[in-house]
Amino acid sequence: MPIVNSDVAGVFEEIADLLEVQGANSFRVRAYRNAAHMLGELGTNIKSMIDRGADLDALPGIGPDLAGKISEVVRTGHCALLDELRTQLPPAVTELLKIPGIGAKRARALHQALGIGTLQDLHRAAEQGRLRTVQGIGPKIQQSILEATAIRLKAPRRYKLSLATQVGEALCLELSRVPGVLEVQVAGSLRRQRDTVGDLDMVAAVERDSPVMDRFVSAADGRHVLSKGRTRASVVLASGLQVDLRAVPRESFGAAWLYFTGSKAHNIALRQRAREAGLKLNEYGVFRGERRIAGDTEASVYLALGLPFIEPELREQLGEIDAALSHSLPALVQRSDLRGDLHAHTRESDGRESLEAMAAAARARGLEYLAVTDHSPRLALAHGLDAGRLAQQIDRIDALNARLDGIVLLKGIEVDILEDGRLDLPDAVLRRLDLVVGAIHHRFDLSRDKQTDRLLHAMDHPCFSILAHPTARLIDERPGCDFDLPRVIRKARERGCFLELNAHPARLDLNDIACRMAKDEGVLVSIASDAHSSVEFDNLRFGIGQARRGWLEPGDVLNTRSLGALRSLLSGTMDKPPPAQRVGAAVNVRTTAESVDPGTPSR
DNA sequence: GCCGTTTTCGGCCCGACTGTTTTCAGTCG
Repeated sequence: MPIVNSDVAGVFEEIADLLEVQGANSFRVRAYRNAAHMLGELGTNIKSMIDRGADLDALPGIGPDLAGKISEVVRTGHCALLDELRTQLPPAVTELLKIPGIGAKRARALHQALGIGTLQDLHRAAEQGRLRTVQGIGPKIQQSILEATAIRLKAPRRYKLSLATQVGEALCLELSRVPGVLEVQVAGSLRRQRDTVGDLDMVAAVERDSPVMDRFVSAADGRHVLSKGRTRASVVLASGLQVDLRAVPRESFGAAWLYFTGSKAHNIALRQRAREAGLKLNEYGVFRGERRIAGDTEASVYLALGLPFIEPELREQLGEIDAALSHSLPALVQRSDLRGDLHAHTRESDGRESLEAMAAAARARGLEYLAVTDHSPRLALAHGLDAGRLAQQIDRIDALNARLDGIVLLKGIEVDILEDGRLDLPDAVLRRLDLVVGAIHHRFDLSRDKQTDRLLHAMDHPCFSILAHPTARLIDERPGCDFDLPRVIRKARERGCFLELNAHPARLDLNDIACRMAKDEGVLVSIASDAHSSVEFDNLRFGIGQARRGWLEPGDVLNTRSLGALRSLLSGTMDKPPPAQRVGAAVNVRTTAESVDPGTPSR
């Protein structure tokens, strides 16, 4: 199995966790975490860099030691340091760190005092009330651990889109080179761009006697081959991700790809439709009696069923077949429709690159504008900007814009929404900005009513433009805040402000369902990278995936607008007239946008 | 463990909140 960046990142994360539990130097721990994060974001495959002799030391945060360890993992699939650490601590102790309220010190204390090394141990000890015997753990922490472990033990493991995408793309490339392989594609929930995937499904069109199955399983550790036949094989990767490959003849590829893409509910509905038309649909094609009448492409299958092609992201049996029948399928937004990015950080707060570097990187990715939205002072960890530093940044951006060619930087801030709904910076400096992106970074645990009031109050601020990562969820780490989403969406419509779809694969927030709610209310969505370094602009693809699952068309997305149209829309939120003409408070933002910019994409 | 430069070693993200204590440690972002 080819080693992908996230495999190496996983090794470094585990090393960092184990070192931290051991009480190692925190900066050493951070070095491993930074490297893992960098590898997770890196757009280039690390193995291919090594293959062509690239200098790994040149990567940010990678010195001679880590470069050696990356090579070791890519070459051998193992890391001696990790193997050694695993003999010193139970490897599953890293699972404990994912439980809210347990950090390195408590994990170590739990292990030392009670011999706890797994989630099961922890859950049992919490049930039996034994955790309270550990210094620093009282009834409340014990109860929250009990609840968190119960949830975690029940839920099957799911994987981030970024990991599954890396694996899927690497495997597609590798398998496409195998003799007799005509085409190979990812299917399943990854192709449908669900926000997480449980396993990775792949489909290959092959000629007879292609060695594709041998090649698929040969690179995997033998212990992790679950099954291997002529047309199907399953393996489990080091990350725990299961990969299934099905091989079919050329003429069945479309039907198989459709079948293994799902969703199950969509497939059932299609088969039912086939039956009603006196046909049979399975993974080999569409049949009338014994005769195959379609199946080489997905479009041929849909056509045989009297339907236009339905995009994979829509195949959830949530109205897409009715929409197809009535010729009202959405023309989904694509990455190329995005003309700018409205959430990015620089070195001024917790980003890793300069204004200039971020601007150049955004331009290189075809963006026409980029909003610089560093953090506000409450996020001390991130070196948040106070009013004075923000004022200086505003001046620097003005000066830089005068020199920049091909891209415009917008002056913004990712301002913390305080617990009472106030914003974390004075109005005077907020008014100087092009946009104000508000976000929650603490007190995620407020009651539904209080959290809702907090957000609604923030959105009432005359400068408020966009609510960033609204639920603040972190996939696999933290559930989203509880608040009344429909009310927040309605408030956005009333105020003429916008909601973000944060494209970071750990966030994907708003999710698909919420995007569709926003669309139904006529609230535009900002698909934003939240980039902390230039490579993270590439995460926009994951945001596009969620937007498409939410049926969003270019006209539903704020940052498909031209700069002029965007400024007009934002001016409605910034309590000041736009540069050219005053546009009234944008109650129906879509109408307003289109009236300002006839060139707005509106497929 | 990396980085930057001082080319050898010191500095590296810090403040708020919570629950546990009873003056503070651990966790979180």
